[in-house]
Amino acid sequence: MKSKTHKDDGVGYSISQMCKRTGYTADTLRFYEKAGLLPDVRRAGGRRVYTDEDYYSICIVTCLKKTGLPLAEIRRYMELTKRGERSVGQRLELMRRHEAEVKKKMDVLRVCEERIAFKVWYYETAKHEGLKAVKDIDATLERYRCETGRKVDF
Amino acid sequence: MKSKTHKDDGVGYSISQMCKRTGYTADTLRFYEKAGLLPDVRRAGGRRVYTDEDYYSICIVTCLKKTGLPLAEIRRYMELTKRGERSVGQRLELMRRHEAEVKKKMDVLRVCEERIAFKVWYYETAKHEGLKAVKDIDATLERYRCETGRKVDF
DNA sequence: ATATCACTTGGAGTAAACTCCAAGTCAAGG
DNA sequence: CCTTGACTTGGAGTTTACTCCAAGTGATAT
Repeated sequence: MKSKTHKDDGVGYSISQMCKRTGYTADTLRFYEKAGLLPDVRRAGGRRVYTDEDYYSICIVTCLKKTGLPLAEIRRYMELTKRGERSVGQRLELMRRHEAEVKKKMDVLRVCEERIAFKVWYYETAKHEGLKAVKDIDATLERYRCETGRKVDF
Repeated sequence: MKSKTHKDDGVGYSISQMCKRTGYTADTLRFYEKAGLLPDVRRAGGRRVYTDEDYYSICIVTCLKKTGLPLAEIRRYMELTKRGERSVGQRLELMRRHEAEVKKKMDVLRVCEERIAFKVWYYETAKHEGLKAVKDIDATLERYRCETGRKVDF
């Protein structure tokens, strides 16, 4: 005999289970739902019951978020998803644009990382030989190039 | 004869010149100074006069900011810088820690970018063949692997 | 001399993304 | 029946990083 309580209907997770699975707090999951970042989550007796589908949606959201897509854009994406087949073109557009953004971001990070690596080397040298040993910027950059084979542009 | 006005003392930039050079707004530069992210900028007749030194400081700040170091940490770094030689060890520490963070961030971005690339392929395929052609997740992932030689882990 | 213009200050306001809280509900165990 | 505990809601508060504003100053152009 089928039960209507969420405990018994076989598949579905409570909010606390979803928190464990995703690493989000319950407040954040509720906030995301309110903000339209998740497909409408089913209720049983007033409580949220998450499906595996919901979990995958959350994963995409996480991925988009980690790569810096603002919540408003994620929301837009989710709204497109709900509109089904006819929004595929727009979703493709959105993903392509975001992919380009992510690549740009990675390039920026790469360049900055090089400069930070130089700073690490700089302070290592300064720690051993004193700050005066690295006072002359041009000479220090040249020395860095020689010692590490890497260059850094100012 | 030496003048005391900032226009005549040879080296130094006004805030608007610095804005052009760095891309920041005047408000942001003032905000950064107030927040302790820059060494104390010299004044001439009440106006800020930026040096090349200041410019380099701003560049470092930009670099740290772009890689996600919060302003509070940047402020701490700048305070260490002002303490001279005896803070070199701490500055090294800070830079090393941040470099590790940046590397972690790049790894995350790489993984997410792979998933987004898959989504792009997914919607390209869906656009040509309809959403039903990519309905089965496992089959679609396999097809993606075959067609692109790339894998994506869920 | 006066108007213009870039600058000054302190402080208030904004946007994004949570994060916390109070008050209430609901099912299960003792 | 009563308590417990995980959940519900709406709404207020927080943090970060700016961004804007009003009122004022000081040098230069007409």
